Amino acid sequence: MAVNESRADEDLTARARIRDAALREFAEHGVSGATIRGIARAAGVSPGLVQHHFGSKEALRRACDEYVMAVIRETKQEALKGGVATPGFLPGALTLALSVQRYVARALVDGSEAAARLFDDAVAFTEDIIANGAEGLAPAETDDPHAYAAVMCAMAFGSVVLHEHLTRNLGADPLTPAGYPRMALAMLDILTDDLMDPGLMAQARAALAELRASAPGEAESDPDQRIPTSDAAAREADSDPPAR
Amino acid sequence: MAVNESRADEDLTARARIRDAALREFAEHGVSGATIRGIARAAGVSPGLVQHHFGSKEALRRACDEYVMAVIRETKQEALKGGVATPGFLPGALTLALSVQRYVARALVDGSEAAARLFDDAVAFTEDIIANGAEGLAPAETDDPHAYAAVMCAMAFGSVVLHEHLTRNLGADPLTPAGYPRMALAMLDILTDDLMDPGLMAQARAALAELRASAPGEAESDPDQRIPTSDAAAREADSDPPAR
DNA sequence: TTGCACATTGAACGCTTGTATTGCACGATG
DNA sequence: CATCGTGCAATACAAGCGTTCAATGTGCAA
Repeated sequence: MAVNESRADEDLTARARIRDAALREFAEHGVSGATIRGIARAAGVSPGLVQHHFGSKEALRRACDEYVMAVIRETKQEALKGGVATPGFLPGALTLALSVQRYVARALVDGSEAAARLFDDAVAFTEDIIANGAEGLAPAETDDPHAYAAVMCAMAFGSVVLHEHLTRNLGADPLTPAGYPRMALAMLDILTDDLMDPGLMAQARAALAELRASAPGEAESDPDQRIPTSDAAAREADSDPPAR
Repeated sequence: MAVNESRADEDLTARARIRDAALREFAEHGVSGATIRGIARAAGVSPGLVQHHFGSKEALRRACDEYVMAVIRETKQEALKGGVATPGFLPGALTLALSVQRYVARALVDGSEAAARLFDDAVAFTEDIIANGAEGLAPAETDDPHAYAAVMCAMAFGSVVLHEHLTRNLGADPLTPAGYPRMALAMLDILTDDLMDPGLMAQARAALAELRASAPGEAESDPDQRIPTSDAAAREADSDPPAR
């Protein structure tokens, strides 16, 4: 796990080594799960030095956020300048470093404000593309472009956030050159083929539209629903596949 | 936040109240972020009672896992029995309680073994459907059905895991009756329409296939890549949209 | 060489954590 | 009535946490 600090790490300043170690520890254990002592150990420095360079754990986390966002910004601009052929919503994130992507994956579920901004920017970017089209991309056929873009981003980022589970199922981490192509090809298949026949599709749409009409407003209304209080549900029954 | 323990909670045994509170706290703060004292406070009991009923924090977490999986199993069987028209990979999870879904979302990124099993079972379920088809569902056109199913599940679960960001973008939590239809409709749009024209699609496929051929084996090979050591990347530049 | 600023360490402090223990009220059982 | 198991609270404790601080090493300017 934390074995590969050797050759290349010698070249980095202690501050950079701490930041890199924090990237890994935050990504692996979450913000509250990671400890300053653990980060210091991973970086090969004393806990005091972490404090000296970053002031506090929260400040260290903010520094990680800013660094990661800067790296992503740079990568994106390079990609836009180079004009990659693949559409914007499909992660060209391959060239992004593993640790950066893993950090983003954690930050997205760990309540990072920077990650939230990143997500929202991606939604805006995607919305622009699907509204105006782009080279090879037709404008999307939808009457709710914002939701279209948001859900598309959620699905794309979702594959990053759940990369651990994709790794287990695919045999290689999709955030890695060895695993990415297989995931991306499958994603293209999914986006391409028409799984549902028109009848079922229309039926599903109608049901959802009706549900939407009957549901309360658009703002959040039912702040919490009770969970079924069947305590007896705790008996065991393992042999069947409980798939969503 | 933790305001809605009132009427209905009086009816539950203390053990059930603790479990429900743990569901919420674990989901909100993660396993290491949640504290036994916090859970006890949310449940309106003393910390000692949590210990008395569940033995340890880890055991409490396992109990939550088992409870949630049992609820999901029940819900799924009811759904199968009732024969919902919507396809299996689209969350009919609407009927599932909010707290259960939020807990699963956290568990999927928090290293829960039970959540991993849930994911894998969902992949197997989906793979069966896309291989054999189902009422209204044609078998999927792909030469990698396993990856197809895995990525599809990742995208579906991804929308659950990132529900916080969808909430912010859509104005209502998609795990809620008020927010679900809009998300589901957008998902149908995405799955339906052909965003990329055939030329670009073929081009992307070819590029990915080539990348796959040139990449090392199928097992993970490049365990870590260095991150760009541009420390100067930390300067500020906010006005451009860093999407993705 | 002297001096100063900075990098780095290691010990220490106060606090929160998970857990163990003790004690008490109370309803069922004999 | 005695007693015992159980639900529950209160307290205690060791470990680990984030943070502070004084001391030491190190390289550059004067």
